[in-house]
Amino acid sequence: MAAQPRDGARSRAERAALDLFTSRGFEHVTSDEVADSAGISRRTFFRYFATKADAVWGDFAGHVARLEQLLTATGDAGPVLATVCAAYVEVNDYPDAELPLLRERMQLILAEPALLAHSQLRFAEVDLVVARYVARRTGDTPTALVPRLVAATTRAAATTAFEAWLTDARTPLTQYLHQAFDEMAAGFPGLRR
Amino acid sequence: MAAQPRDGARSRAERAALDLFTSRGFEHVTSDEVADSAGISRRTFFRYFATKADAVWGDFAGHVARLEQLLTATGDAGPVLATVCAAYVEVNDYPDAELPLLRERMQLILAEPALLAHSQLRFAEVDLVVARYVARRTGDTPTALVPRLVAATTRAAATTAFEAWLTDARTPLTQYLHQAFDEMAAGFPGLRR
DNA sequence: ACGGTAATGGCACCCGGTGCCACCGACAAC
DNA sequence: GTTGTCGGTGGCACCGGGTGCCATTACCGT
Repeated sequence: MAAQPRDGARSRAERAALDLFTSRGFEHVTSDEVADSAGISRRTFFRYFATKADAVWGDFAGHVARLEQLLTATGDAGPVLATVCAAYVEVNDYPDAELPLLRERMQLILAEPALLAHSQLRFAEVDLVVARYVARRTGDTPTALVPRLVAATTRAAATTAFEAWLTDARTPLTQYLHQAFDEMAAGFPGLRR
Repeated sequence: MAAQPRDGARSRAERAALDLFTSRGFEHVTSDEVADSAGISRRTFFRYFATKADAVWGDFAGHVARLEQLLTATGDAGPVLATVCAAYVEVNDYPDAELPLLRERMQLILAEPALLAHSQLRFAEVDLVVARYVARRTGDTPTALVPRLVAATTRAAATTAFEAWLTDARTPLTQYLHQAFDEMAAGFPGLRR
């Protein structure tokens, strides 16, 4: 049993990382401990994950790919901003069974300083996808102000929705997302005064 | 001559860091090199700056403090969102003489992955200040959705304005900031289609 | 059984960051 | 001037994340 990432070694490492980071804090757990706990060597751990921080992200690349697919699939129908927001909502509409895992991940990512810093690099991938879509719709370059602006602000709104969901999970995540996007798209109507 | 951060050692270190990082890339410069170049020891470098990344931020804490002062000074006059945006514009209205330095800093921070990641931690200080102000105006807690949302999105817009300014400095920074905030506050009117 | 291929793990190394301590220059008291 | 204190300094050893290199191991097709 070699030639493929052996057994469930990779997922064992992800679980071990999540558990250890959650219980003792990201900084107070060494990569050795995670590796040991997953039954692999430190060297192998760093072949699965580019950095210690990457061990908490699961299949984030797939997540981004799904978002991109959603956006390209909609073609040029409907308003641009609403399409982006809808895609965000849909790609984050997790089945109930996955919610605890999602909570654990996001709690770590948004509450642990080192992971929050690292998140910027992963979220930049999302921004790029969104900016490219907006640019395609508006005829701008992806580096023009509006495409970048839409990418940055919608992502900020989505992240904020996650934060709100983490502090109070009685309301479903998608509802927080809708609320955040609606506020933003309407130009924060409650703050006109 | 000791008892104060000796001579201009700290500012020499900042200059050395900026120069070296810009010319050779953040990751390819060791903290030893920066320290040597500033005529101090590595140990002393890390007493001036908590991390290698902090050496590029200048007096960012003062920057945040000025933003906070601006916000508390305005009292409860004028619409909330507009006040936040105006404060952002004003605090980033640098005299011409400082623009080259600002460019160098922001270019590094936004283009070097390690520095971009680190920036999240510094920008979180800004978000906190803004969220507190909005919360005070709306009667919410600073961790409620709307205060956090305003903080996150305005900061995202400001960062985007900086990016645009970096790619084309023919237009002044404040104008990019206005443009970004206006787009956002109006709910991206150009993207309704 | 055999050779190729790929995952693995050990090792040495680099670098960022820290705790500890010895040193030294400034200054005050006497 | 001597003494003592104080604070910035720098050397040193150490830890932990991350990497290059290489030998080993396990699977696979033939």
